[in-house]
Amino acid sequence: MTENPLDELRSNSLGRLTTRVVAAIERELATRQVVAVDISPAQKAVLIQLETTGNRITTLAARLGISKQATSKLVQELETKGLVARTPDPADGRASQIIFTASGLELVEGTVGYFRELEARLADEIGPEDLALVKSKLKAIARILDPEGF
Amino acid sequence: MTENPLDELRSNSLGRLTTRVVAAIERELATRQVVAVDISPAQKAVLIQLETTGNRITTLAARLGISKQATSKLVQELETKGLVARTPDPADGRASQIIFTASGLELVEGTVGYFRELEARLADEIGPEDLALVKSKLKAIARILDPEGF
DNA sequence: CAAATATCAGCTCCACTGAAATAA
DNA sequence: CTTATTTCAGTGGAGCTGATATTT
Repeated sequence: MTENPLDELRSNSLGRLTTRVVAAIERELATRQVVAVDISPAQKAVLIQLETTGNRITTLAARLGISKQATSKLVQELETKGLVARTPDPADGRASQIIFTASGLELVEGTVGYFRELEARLADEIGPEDLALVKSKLKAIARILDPEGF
Repeated sequence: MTENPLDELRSNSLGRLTTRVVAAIERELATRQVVAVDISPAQKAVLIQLETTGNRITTLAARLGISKQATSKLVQELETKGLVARTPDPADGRASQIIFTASGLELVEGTVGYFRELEARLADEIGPEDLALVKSKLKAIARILDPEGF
């Protein structure tokens, strides 16, 4: 396919390899359609950052690196789709906690189910030890490059 | 940070770990600004797919999964920025080959340079053997999940 | 002429920002 | 007075389709 030495370097870089894996996983996940609603990339990013214990808009906005207004809008859209809900924050009358609804949780569980299945498949192909090793080293790398990440 | 068992599963999945690494790398790369032009995400995707030996619009469109018209427009924008050029395809008078200009190549080389630097840094932290192992296993995973990828 | 490729024009979403209102 | 959130209005980018060259 590629013979050029520069292309060789490019295509074997950690950056490119991880990007390809991420893209492939997203592609597969898109076909699974765990829940019968479609979700924009930006909405998905919110769902990824949202912990099952709930978060505030401000926290989500900081994690997403976008404005609170944009976050608020995305949350509103997800609320319309029935995936998340707002509840008043008991600790702060001005704030609200964003939490998953039952169907939102179902979506998360479906995604986790897919991840489990995917990893079982990969374990079959490259061996469970190697997969475990890759994951543990990737976690170390993620901690180094993205210490704030969840 | 996270105590919930479901969140624990989510945050330790291969999908999430690779996504965090990709996002972190993109963030770092964005700050480097190898060349004094700004490039949209869509334009960047074209540059990533473009091989230094040149490709046709049709090939790029297929790889990107978008229409030929959209691809043509992106190439045109990159041409305006002086990063790529069109040359007639010797094999087919109707077609044209998209190639990197000198400054486009410089950009690619700068990116590869950053990748090299990044991997040196990671090798320092987790050890060169582990890094090499992660890369080789990621490559195997990428081949399994994205056999067409370059 | 037909087929392949490339471009142009117009359009629709999406994702975001800034300013301002509301509320605690 | 500050902080959290929401609403409103507007922008720019990315991609699509349909029509129109152009080349073989």
